[in-house]
Amino acid sequence: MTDQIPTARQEGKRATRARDVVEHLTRAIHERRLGPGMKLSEDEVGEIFGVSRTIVRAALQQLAHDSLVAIEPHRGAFVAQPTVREAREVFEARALLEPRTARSAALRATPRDIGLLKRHMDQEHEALAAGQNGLALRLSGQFHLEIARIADQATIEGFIAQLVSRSSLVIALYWRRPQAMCESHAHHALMRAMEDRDGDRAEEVMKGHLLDLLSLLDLQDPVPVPQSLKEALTGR
Amino acid sequence: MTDQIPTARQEGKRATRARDVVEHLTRAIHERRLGPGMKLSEDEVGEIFGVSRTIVRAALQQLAHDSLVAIEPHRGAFVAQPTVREAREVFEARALLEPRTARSAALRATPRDIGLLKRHMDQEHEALAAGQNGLALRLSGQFHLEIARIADQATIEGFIAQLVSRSSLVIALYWRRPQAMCESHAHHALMRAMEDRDGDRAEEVMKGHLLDLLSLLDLQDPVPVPQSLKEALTGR
DNA sequence: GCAGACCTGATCGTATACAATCTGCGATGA
DNA sequence: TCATCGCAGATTGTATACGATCAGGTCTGC
Repeated sequence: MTDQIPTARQEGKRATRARDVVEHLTRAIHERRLGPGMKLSEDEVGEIFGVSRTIVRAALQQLAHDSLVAIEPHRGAFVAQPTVREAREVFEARALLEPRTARSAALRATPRDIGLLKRHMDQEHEALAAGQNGLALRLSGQFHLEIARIADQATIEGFIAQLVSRSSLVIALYWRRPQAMCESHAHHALMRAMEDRDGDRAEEVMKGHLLDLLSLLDLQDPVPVPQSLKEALTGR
Repeated sequence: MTDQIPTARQEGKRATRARDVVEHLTRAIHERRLGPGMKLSEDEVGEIFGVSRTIVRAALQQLAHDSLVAIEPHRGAFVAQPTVREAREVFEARALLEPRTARSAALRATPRDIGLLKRHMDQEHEALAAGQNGLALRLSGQFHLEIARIADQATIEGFIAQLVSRSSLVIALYWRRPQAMCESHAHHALMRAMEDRDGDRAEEVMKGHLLDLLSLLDLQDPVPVPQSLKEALTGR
């Protein structure tokens, strides 16, 4: 109760605070402040956010449903540690969903959409230039989500959102290169294809992009980085 | 507390009873004992299953995450009523996922898998012959799930499971023909393609099968069938 | 007679309390 | 010294209690 997160969005639409906790935790995972295997104690999380365990439990169960955290009965919740097999599955699923979605997006994109994508990519570059790798990684994932949104397929967008989230964990565990994102080129090429309304090219670029990502993963387990939970959540 | 469901599987692996409630409700929806729009009062569900609202809430939130129920704040939980747009999205997503999954399954299927599929299809026929349309519908959905399982893609299997579930609701709302399942032929053809290890044919058959289903939907809203909750859940 | 405000009953959102279970440490004996 | 047993603390699973919010009906004033 001493120092808690600034209540997130108090102008929020709904009173349900579980959503806030989910958002904070998800963002922390995306930015790699929360690493795979880290324990998420209900009491601890509840104190940090200033909510009771009821809320925390709901949030954790929701995250577990997206395979972002693993709940072990009578043991607790932990940030998920995708196995090699799961890592492969995630990218195979993305390879199945995203190329065709990129095609649809390219065919449907309005000039406004293109503008938003450009702004998004600028932010990505800024974060990268500023050395904020965590932020850059999260923005990079959001780029893929934006494309699904442009394709106007809410259901598929939900699936991709889940897969992008899990990809963060996969990258945290299996990424070799210290240089975080060399993939800006791919995003740029994708955007140009969409600008040209070239569905074929967009699909092909996305396919290659995902294959690149997968090929850059080393399917051995590097050391996880268990750090303090509180520091990860409060230390912006 | 007077008459409650027989506690489902008491040999179950885990103590979490929320999973039981989810399973029961899901099955009820699949078999169309619970129709779109039906209210799921927390107290009522809790009494029927002999659990507290805590459990019921967890179950309902899980179902909401799969878009099987819609939770309206301060109003309650209702069996979802997919809009025309959602209906289309569900089948578009299935068309994206299932054909390629069927191809993988055909290439990986063992004789044991084929045997299980055959038995499954027999059950489907039996249910249909016995006039148990609800059961037949559920088994028909499980057939698709079995294929994803054979393809050995747990992640994609999860997505398909969700889509198949939602398809039940879509069918309940937008199906015209009184004859429930004329699609047994498609399942049969699919199985033969898998028996022949013919990935191309399996993919093609699945694609056509899903297009058939979509074309049989009439995207106008027929009357929903609101009935008693308790009767739907206890009256096996 | 009708429209709008008020009240009431019911239902949900959240917090807290209690019971069940697990983990870790220390005592005990070989 | 090492392995095993048992207890204490901590953490999770579930139930219940209380406050907040909303839908529907009733009553009053025009």
